[in-house]
Formats: sequence, C-alpha cells, structure tokens
Amino acid sequence: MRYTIGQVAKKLGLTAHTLRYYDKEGLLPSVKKGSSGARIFNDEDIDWLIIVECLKGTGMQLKDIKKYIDLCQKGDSTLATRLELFKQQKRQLEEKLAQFQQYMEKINYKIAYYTEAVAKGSVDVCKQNKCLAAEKERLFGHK
Amino acid sequence: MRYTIGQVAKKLGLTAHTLRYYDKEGLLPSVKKGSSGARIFNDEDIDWLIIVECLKGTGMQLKDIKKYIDLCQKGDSTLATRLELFKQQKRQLEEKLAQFQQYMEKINYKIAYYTEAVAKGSVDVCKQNKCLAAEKERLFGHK
DNA sequence: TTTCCACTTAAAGTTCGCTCTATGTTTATG
DNA sequence: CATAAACATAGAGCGAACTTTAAGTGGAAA
Repeated sequence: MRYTIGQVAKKLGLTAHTLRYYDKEGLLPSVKKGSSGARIFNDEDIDWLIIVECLKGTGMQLKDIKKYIDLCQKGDSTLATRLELFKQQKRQLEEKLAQFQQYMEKINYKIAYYTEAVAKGSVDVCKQNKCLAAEKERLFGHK
Repeated sequence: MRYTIGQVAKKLGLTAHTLRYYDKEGLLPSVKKGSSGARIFNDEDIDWLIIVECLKGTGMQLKDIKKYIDLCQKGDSTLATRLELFKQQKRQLEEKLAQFQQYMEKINYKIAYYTEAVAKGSVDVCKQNKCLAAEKERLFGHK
C-alpha cells in the first residue's frame, strides 16, 4: 500500500509540515520520492513513524531518535546497542509512570479538597477537616 | 519556617533562576520580600510550588497555571471552577497514562524483537518468528 | 484550458520554558 | 574590615519542535 504525505498525516494525527520537518531532520530515511518529487510512504514507513511517536512520547528527543536510526542503518552489528536503548527507554517510562501516580494522588487530594470546599461554600472550612489535613500531610510531607 | 530562594531551589530540584522566572510570570503570588529585597518563602509557598510542579508535570502550560492562580485569588466564588479544573486535569492524566501503557507495549515488543535478534545475530531471523509477527500485527494494526 | 488541490523547497518566525549575562547590593565569614 | 557567597533586576540568548511564509510544480476535474 502506498500513501501520500497528506494521507500519512491524517492517519497519524500529524501535519504534512511536521512530516516534511521529520524528513529534513533525517527521521524518515526510507521514504522515497516519485518522479514529481512527492514523497511516497509505505506500510513500513507508517510502522516506523509509530515507533518515532512512541520514542518521542516517552521523552526521547528527535536528535536521539535520529541516533537510533543511524544505529538501525549500520546493520546487525548494532543489535545489542539497540536492545539496550529500548531497555533504557522502558526504565524511563516506568519512572514517568511512577511520577504520574504521585501527581494523580495530589490531584485526587485537590479534588477532595475542592469538593468539600464547594459543598461548604468556603475554603476555610476545609482547613478544619482532619481527614483532608492528614492526607495533605501524607502527600506534601513535613516541612 | 522561612526559606531563601536558594533553599527552596535545592528542596524542589529547581534553580533559583527558575524560581525568579516563575515569580516574574506571576506564579508565586504569595511570596514576600524582606527589607533587602530578597524573597522569603514559607511552607505554604513550598506546597504551592509542589502543586505548580504537579500541574506542569501533567501537561499544563505555565500561562494556564497562572490562570488557576488568578482563580484562587478571586476567592470562594471560583471554587467550582477550580474543582472542575482539577477534574479535567485528572482526565488528561488518565489519558496520558493510557497512552503510556500503549507505548510500554510497543517498547516491550521491541525488547522482545531485539532480544531475539541479538540471540540469532540478525534481524532477518526475527521476521520469520510467528509469535513476534502476531504481536506486531496486534500492536501496529492492519494497514 | 483553466482552475484547483496537494504536493515541493528554503528559510524565516513562533512558542515554550528556561538559562545566562551584566551589573549591583546585601549578608555572612575569617 | 575585607572578601566571598547569595541575593537582586533587567534583558538577551538558547534549544526544541514545530509552524508559517513565499514561491513554485504536477496532476486531476469541469
């Protein structure tokens, strides 16, 4: 299956501008061009873009994604390095997940706090609520 | 308890520069200044900065955090709006968490793929592995 | 054929969140 | 009392990832 840049953009929720920018940055090494100069994407390019989005979404910078591409193009001698790269990325993702859990607890505290405040019509009442105070102590620690 | 900008920076893993920048942007409305002009932080300012980091970490831009501050300063009439803001932020965080789960699956696939490739010494072998192919199909979908 | 749409390049511009520089004042230490 | 550390302001600079602009090409529909 062949795709134009516009079709790929739509499929992946990016803009054609962004895809051209990625290409310029060397992130799309296997995308070919037709006689008119238009880029022609295939299914493997889509798969590749999904991995790019995955690495980007887990916090990798474009220049480091580029380095991964360079490893891929060097062939089988870089397999172990590439494996290590994904293991590292997994560790980073796990850290981010743990961080998000902590953010979630704080947001849940805030929701409980404001729910109480809205019910009572004032923030002052919340400050007397022992349960909320204990939760705040737990989440924000002793100073 | 009182803190200087340097102590707060250390406590929260930020720089004094960043804290001054936040102040300039109006993100630290309750920080006072001493006779020499030096900022004086207290425990509530620390709590507040923890919430700022939480909102920032869950994807809120500084200008939108500023809007939340403005709501806080308008008093109890904005309590419902503030509650809604945190509920919205919770939904966004849940979406991000779900997104991260999907990234994790793709990364796990890549780890399995490269583990196999390293064991066999070549990527070509992986493409014949039915199990990996099925997983790829599941994660990357039909095109 | 004309008109329109999607594509092209090259380069400048934008936004975000800092980060650094220059210059100066205050405070703590030996 | 001198010096060094930590604070201050104002404003310039930076890196990342786009985003937009300008000017043009190619191919299909009316």
